[in-house]
Amino acid sequence: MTRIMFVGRWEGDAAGRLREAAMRLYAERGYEQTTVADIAGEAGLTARTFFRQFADKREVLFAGSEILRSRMVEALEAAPAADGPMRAVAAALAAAAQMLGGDPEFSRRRQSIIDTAAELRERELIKMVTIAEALTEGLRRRGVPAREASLAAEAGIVVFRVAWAQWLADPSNPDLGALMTATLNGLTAVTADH
Amino acid sequence: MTRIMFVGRWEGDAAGRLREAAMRLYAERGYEQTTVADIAGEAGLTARTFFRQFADKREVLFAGSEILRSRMVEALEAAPAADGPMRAVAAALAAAAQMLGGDPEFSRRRQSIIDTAAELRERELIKMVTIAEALTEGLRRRGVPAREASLAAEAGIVVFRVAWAQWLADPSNPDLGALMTATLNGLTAVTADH
DNA sequence: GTCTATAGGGCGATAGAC
DNA sequence: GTCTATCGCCCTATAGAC
Repeated sequence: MTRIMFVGRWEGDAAGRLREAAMRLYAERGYEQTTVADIAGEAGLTARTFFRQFADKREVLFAGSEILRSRMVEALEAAPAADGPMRAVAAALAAAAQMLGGDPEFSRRRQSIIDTAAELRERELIKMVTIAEALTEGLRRRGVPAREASLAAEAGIVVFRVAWAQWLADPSNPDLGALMTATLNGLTAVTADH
Repeated sequence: MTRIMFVGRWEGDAAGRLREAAMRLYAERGYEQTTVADIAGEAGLTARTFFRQFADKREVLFAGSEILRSRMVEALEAAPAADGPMRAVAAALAAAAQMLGGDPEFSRRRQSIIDTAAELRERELIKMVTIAEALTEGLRRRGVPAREASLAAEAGIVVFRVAWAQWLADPSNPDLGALMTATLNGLTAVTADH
């Protein structure tokens, strides 16, 4: 059992402190008006340390995305073998909803920052595509043909994005999971008619 | 009928020359190893001129995207009023296929550059999302409810992306338009079963 | 066209945990 | 002693300001 206690020179959890400082400053004065040195200074660290923790200035807002991806892939893999690709993807979406649906206030705060800067939106999108690629591979391991796997995974991401936006926009939407299910049904309906 | 003749001081078409130089250098030595000064020098211009033509180092590869977007929106708007959202999106996809399906060699060359750099993939994705947003607005103007419009537009982008990748990957795929239609049918099938 | 702030990487030195 | 995180100063390139 490993416990990280004092990583680094003085106080621990440099990454966490940097993340909090970044969120605060991005929200206060805007993403572009905030320098990495500002963030590091706020966290009692140097810019060099920031870049050791995060690949770049954007990445500090996307720390949890690998965890989200692996949870979704695990849920996809845990789906019954008899389930078709879209049903497996729906299981991955349910896992995502469970992981992300708990703290709408934090999510709204974070998303409002992302929406103000094109650079951040770009980063968010590539994270989504990375998840789609991981789901595609997961489906392929289940024996799903390539094109079908891509389409199911990408469709899942569409459902995620649309449901997520609606959940954040409307505080009266209580359950993210239910919203995702409804959105998937909506996608099915809209694609069926052409 | 407008014809661009001599833009700039000596030779015309600075943007075109910069684009060609960028494509060549990005392919030869890699995107990250190429500086804006390299590109400008290759085109007989200065870095300052590069940034007057293109917002940043990535944008030089995405010059035609506004045209693509407007062609797709026009096609969407030109679809019969009786057509449902997905059928209107299919018309937009057909317009895209017609615009992009002509020169697979150039497209392959360009895409192979984009695929080597995460920054470029990010930019490509936000261009796609921008198109999706424009299509969503177009559908809303046709009276389609918000969520249905988003889903149809985003579904269209999924079809575009998957068909595009397949068209580029397999030289035996002749017609991009036919591939998009088949891919849309594939999406309908895969979402129907859940 | 010139000037400048910031991003972001390379390197060696150092402080603390074990 | 090892290992890892931090610092500090070097540098170049991007991109915006003037």
